[in-house]
Amino acid sequence: MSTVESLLSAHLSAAFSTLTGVMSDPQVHRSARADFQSNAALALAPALGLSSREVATAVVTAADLGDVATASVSGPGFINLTLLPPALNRLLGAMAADPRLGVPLVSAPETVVIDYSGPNVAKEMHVGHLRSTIIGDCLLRVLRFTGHNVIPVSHIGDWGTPFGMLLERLVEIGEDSGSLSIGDLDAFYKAARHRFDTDPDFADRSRQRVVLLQGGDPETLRLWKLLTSESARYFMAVNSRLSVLLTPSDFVGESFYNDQLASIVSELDSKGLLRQSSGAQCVFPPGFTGRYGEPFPLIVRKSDGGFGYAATDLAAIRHRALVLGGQRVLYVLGTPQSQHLEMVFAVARQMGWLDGVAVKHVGFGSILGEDGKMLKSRRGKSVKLIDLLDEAVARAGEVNPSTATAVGIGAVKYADLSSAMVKDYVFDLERMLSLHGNTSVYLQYTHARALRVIHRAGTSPRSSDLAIADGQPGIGSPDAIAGGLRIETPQERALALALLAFPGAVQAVAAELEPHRLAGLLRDVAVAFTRFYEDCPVLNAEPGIRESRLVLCDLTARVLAQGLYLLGIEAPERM
RNA sequence: GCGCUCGUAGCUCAGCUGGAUAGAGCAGCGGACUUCUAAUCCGCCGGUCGCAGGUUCGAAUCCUGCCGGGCGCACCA
Repeated sequence: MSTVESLLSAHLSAAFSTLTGVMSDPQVHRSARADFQSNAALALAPALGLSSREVATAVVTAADLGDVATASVSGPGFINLTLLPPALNRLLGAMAADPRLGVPLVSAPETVVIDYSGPNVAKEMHVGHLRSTIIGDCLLRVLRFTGHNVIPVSHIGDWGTPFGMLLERLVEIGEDSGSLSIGDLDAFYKAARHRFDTDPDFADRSRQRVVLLQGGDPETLRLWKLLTSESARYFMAVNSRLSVLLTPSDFVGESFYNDQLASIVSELDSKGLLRQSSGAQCVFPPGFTGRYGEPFPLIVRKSDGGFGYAATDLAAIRHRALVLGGQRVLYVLGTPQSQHLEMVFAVARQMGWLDGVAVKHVGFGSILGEDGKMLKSRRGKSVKLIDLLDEAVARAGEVNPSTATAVGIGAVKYADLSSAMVKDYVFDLERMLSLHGNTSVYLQYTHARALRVIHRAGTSPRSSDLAIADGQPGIGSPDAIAGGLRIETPQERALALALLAFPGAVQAVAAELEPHRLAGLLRDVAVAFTRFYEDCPVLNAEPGIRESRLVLCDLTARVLAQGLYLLGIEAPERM
């Protein structure tokens, strides 16, 4: 049992089942009126022919809660539960002694493939890649921490017709011109685009270059590799700035699937799913309709004979399920892509590739400017991701240069991860970098304060290097810690309860793939710690109380550091 | 037109998947540093949860229908 709720449920469920004759969930939740409350009596009362208060009263008298909690009936039939000191101390002691802070490893680890980030070769990463990269990285961290075998995949756009003009442009300016160096790729792409649009000869050569590329012409391939490797270096530079865990070996470009596309089409055909439509070879998964209610196609082969992106996506999902052995395959992509993905999923299911495989689109909304519209630069162009990050770091540096990167990058990431993914959000650096409100700065500041107290106490800091995936040696036996705890004031109790909710929050993110739940818990912990910090002196407290409060400081720092780590955010020791 | 999605305080957002009196931050007003980081904290002000029905002991949350915003709907990914 990893959460307090489940511990209380276990104690109550016996009483409920003897009363009703069936096993039922006691529905234990956090409560504003007590530590926890059980709501099941209200739901069960009608079937038993009793009033809900009678049911609740019967359960309370029958329940054997030992020294875990006290229970009382409240209102129309709620059962209020208050943890008793021995149980509270045991739970905290176990958490403090556990390098994993009470977060259990899953009993049945799964292979989980996560598709995220996915920038395009020879193009700047822009805000559109920000959310996918950040959310994907967070899910990677959380799923790995809970014990799953996670395979990250950045589906790089490294193939297709645009490469004709890009390569032709490369030939034109010469590969030693320096325009390929990191940071100049955007200018390079725009120049190629411009040449393509304005010079018919160049456009012709570009089209021929596509044919050469697809035909495997050695010189063309050499140039193509030059472009892709240079882009990979650039992506890594951005990933590094973002503290994202992706490595070059996680980049699996569209080109990787090239030699599988023909077999994809023939497989579809042999299953009878392929149909000609307007010269293109298509699959029409049931249930998808177009503008006029007509069947809507997934185009796997275009009328010009080229493969569409749907073919690549089908090859990718097959590879992930059948070759990589993904039991879960996640796609961290914007919600506008949902229909396309659903169609890919549907076809993959029809093909039998997904038996026993759970696929899910982890969709997210758009980033908006302060005008409430899709974030664009003043000139209407998409905003360069690196510019956004630089500005955040610069602003954070105005307050404190030594923590500029941790605070600036953290603020951008936290703003993204702390709100519900499905919704759009407004990119507002001022709000993100505020010390008030639900921001990473506040969490980092709280972490630094908690750590400061420990330092001042002369105890060795145990939190500073805890932000790791595999945990850290504990600080003592659970019983020894529990025996020394004296959780007495309301502030101490509130902080203790907030800390104990950490494992459940991590598990919730792993199950629901919603990082903002963890963010919300960290915020709760920080608020609770701040009130504790204001009202409960640590260093000057009497012996006994002092040690107990130091444990709370230590746990707070560790939970915040580990939680921020799982979100992909650094936790500086000082601010 | 069809589909997906969102609508909660003046603004930006939570609301733990159906629970008691809907919570934060910003903005506004008023307070608190001789004490572990005031980059902080406390108090006040502020809500017919878009509208209308339905489901039941109970709805911001679930179902239906409207209203309003966003996105998607054939060879770009």
